[in-house]
Amino acid sequence: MKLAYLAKIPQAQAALRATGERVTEPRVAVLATLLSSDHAMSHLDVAAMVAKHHTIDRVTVYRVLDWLVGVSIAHRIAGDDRVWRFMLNPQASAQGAGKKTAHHAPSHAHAHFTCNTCGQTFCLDKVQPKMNVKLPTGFRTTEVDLKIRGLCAECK
Amino acid sequence: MKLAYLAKIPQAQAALRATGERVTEPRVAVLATLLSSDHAMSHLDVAAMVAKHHTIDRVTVYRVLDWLVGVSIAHRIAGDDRVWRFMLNPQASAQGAGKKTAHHAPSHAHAHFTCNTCGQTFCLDKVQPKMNVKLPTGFRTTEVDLKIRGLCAECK
DNA sequence: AACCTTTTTGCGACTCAATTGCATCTACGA
DNA sequence: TCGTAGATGCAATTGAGTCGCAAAAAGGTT
Repeated sequence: MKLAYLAKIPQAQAALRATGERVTEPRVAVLATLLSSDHAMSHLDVAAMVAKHHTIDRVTVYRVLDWLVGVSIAHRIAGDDRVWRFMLNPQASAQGAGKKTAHHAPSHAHAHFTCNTCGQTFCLDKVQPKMNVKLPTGFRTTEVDLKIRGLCAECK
Repeated sequence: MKLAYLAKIPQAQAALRATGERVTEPRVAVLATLLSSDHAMSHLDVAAMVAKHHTIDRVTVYRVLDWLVGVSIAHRIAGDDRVWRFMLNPQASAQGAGKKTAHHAPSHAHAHFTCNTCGQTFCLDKVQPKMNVKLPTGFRTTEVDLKIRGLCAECK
């Protein structure tokens, strides 16, 4: 699954072109890396993967990841180890995602699963939080994040 | 509400004694601080508050906070700014919480609200996530965290 | 195809929360 | 009161992430 990296490059280029922003080598490399992964990746994961095919500065990887979040191609997940992990947005691989507007549609909601043993984080597109939240009066919701911890299928 | 610190000291001492572990000045001070707050506090928040009445090393505050989490008196919340915030567990103030066993009762669930403007994080004891989660087969849940972002009553 | 302007990139230095190692001190049971 | 497991203080370290700035593209224009 990891070795699909090269095959994802054209798809990455197309998605980047669709944003109307500049298509650069670091952006293609980072996006292709995310496209080739089925779980959320830390900056370090991405940088290590990218380093197999390119020579790209750490800082650039940070900046590209942030940029991908900014143009709604990816989103970031706060881990329990104080490390951000990144994952593509559901439709990002298919269509070219939206423009830089981003910043969440009304009540953008996500669910993630993190395995306590192997530490991998997966995105649960299926699960719609949809909880019966009764916030104190005066509170308004803009975003909901559901994080589930436990054991994944492989570690169980 | 902040000034209730001194009044919380006896309660803090009692809760600590109930754990069977050592009752030390730093532990009392940190716990009394958490008892006097209605929202989650970062290490820095706690250290600053504690410093008004004691001279306690930063590292000790870190260690006491971790310890409080370990004995199930408090829990930690990962913030979007890579800073841990700490808050008492629901019943911790009343009874003496459990022994060091901890590590979550079956499917321990929490909900937190973080204000995008003032940055304060509150614990929503009322909200029970209770979502219709359909995990992929083989996955097992041990813990659920719901994080809601938005505007609190004061910032709206 | 060479040119120009705007963005990106690379590099070094830096920030800052959190951790570690170790010597010293102390809570509390004997 | 004493002895010791456990807690604390201090200094140094880690490591993710950020900043400033000069050099290097990207992509539109001529």
